[in-house]
Amino acid sequence: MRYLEEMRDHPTVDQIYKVLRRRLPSLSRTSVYNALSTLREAGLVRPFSMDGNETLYDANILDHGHFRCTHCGRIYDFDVKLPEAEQIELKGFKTYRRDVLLWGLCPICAEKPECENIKSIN
Amino acid sequence: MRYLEEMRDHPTVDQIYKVLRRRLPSLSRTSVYNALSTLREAGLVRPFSMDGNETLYDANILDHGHFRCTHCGRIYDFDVKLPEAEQIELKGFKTYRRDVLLWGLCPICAEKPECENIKSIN
DNA sequence: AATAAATTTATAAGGATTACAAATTTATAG
DNA sequence: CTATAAATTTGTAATCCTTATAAATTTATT
Repeated sequence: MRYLEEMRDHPTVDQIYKVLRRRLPSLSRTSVYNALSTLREAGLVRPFSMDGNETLYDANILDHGHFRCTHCGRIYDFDVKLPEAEQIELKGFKTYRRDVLLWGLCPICAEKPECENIKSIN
Repeated sequence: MRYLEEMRDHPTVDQIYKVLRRRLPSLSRTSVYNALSTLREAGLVRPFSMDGNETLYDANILDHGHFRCTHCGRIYDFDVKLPEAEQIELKGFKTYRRDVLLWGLCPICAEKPECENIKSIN
């Protein structure tokens, strides 16, 4: 938790594992999984995935979206104020979790010549 | 593609495989993966994931969000008109893909007595 | 009908996550 | 301080989804 709060990025389990193991050499991957699972259940971290493969963990549990630059891989946070949740709740839906995920080019990569003609990637 | 268009739901690779194999007994899972990959590259299907694990495929490529009922598992489509994409593009970001994902209880399950005190699950 | 090209299949391999029992650490009681 | 119980941590194996790959099959071409 301390690591997540200090870094304020969106690390994978493996990234957390490799960093923490420098100070806790006996640390196992399983312990990282267990700890993150506990923190998730406690509502202290928010997991999400942008590739349907590995899970990213976010210590920022306030409502926000994630933008992933498909060129550099960086993930940017952005504010979200969607009317969708309210709209859908009017119809009898109860929502308690939301992810707004965007993919594209960040301002830095959008300027790069090699990204000129990238229109869409899936 | 025909299957996806006729069903209009959000099947997993395995669901597609199992249904199609009834008519094409020699069909392999790999072929389903290959076909979906080709369709995705052609922009005819939209993959997404709500559990960070298996990928769901959607023949509806128009902009919309997905609501997943965590009790019955059903996935509902809903309209999305977010200002986020425009906001973020003003800052120099170029977006070409977006997922808006909601989790909660659908109207049917929200009424069920066993769902009374479900406030949040992760 | 023979050969080349493309597609499909089956199997293995990869990577993230979970299951689980053994080992270790921490807490409790005498 | 020990001895014992409880809890945590570790390491390994198992699981699940997906991708890699080469053989087999099908389709196209000559």
